[in-house]
Amino acid sequence: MADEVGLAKLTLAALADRLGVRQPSLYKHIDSMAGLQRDMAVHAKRDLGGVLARASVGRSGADAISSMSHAYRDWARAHPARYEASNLMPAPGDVEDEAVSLEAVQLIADVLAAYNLEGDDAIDAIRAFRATLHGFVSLETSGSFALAADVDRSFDRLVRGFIAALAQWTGDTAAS
Amino acid sequence: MADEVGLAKLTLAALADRLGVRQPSLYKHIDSMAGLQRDMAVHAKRDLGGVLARASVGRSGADAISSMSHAYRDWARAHPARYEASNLMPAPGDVEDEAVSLEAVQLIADVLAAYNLEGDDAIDAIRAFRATLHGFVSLETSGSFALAADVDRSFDRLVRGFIAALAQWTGDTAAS
DNA sequence: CCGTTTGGCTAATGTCAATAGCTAAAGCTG
DNA sequence: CAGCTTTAGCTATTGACATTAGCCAAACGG
Repeated sequence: MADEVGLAKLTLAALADRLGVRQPSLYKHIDSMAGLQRDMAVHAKRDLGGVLARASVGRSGADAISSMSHAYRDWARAHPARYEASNLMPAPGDVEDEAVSLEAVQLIADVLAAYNLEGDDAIDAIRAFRATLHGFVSLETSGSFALAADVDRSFDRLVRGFIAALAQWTGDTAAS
Repeated sequence: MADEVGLAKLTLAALADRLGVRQPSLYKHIDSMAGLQRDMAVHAKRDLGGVLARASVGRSGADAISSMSHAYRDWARAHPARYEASNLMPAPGDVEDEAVSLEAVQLIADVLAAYNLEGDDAIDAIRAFRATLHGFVSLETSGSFALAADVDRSFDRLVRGFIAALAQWTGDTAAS
């Protein structure tokens, strides 16, 4: 239900209303507002992780990257509030949240593995991939792409551009 | 002062406290919470716009892109709450906000002009550039880059990658 | 010097998260 | 089956916050 109103506007009062229940009753099921958001975050990360895993199965290299990218964007657009929640950082010491967060990053690492990047090169590539996807999706869902131009096409172009950049990742540093 | 506590936690009560004033007194200077955030957004966009303009003056091509990118990230890290505010969309009909938002995008368009992109190609590139910068900065400031690897280096690598992608922007679509 | 603007104030309201303490039904357990 | 326990709801209350109404005094301009 959260996706309908936006994560920020998901109020316990409204939620209780929707469930036909008084709002203190919710505390029999959740810990606090923060706890609810954490739970949503864990759920969302697991869900997104599953989608990404499914998108990359049986593919590799540029094909896998492209497929995963589109799956990422599609999922985010279908569930904007869940997407927001999926970007919340785990609280330090929250083992479950940390684990599921790590899994998602691991999926990205796996899909980039075909490029044989080592050590920091690999980390740079993972960060770049995450930044590319998150940046686009975040701007898109916040309505920052005002112009009429086709957004699907822009995203496709961006993904292709990232793949092209990846191909010459190693040694990039030297070539100023 | 907002950068100290984070945009979300900037409460009118706390603000009044900091100013040594009772909180209803604030309404003599602002319209509402939403109005305050709008004002901060306009301010932030103007400020960021100025920084970006200064970073690109006298440069062109890859040099200008790199300089602007680093200025963008530096500014965002120095003023995290202002950065958040700068990403708020203008309300429809808010002429001033719309104008200053457009100016910032225009700066990016100008710096990409050296690549002679036309029409939708240019729009795609602008969107890609914004996504790249925002994605990285947003993940970084939210603490999503947990690993020890040098973040400066990752950003540099990302910017180089974007520039490389730009160089082969046109015709990208054809080459699957 | 007087009216007006400016910028503060108290008092009050409404929304929300959160806590305490009560109660009835459901589910076990011997 | 009888009795204890867990579960899941409830009312009442508190405290933080945004917001509005209405009051007042100092500063300011003709």
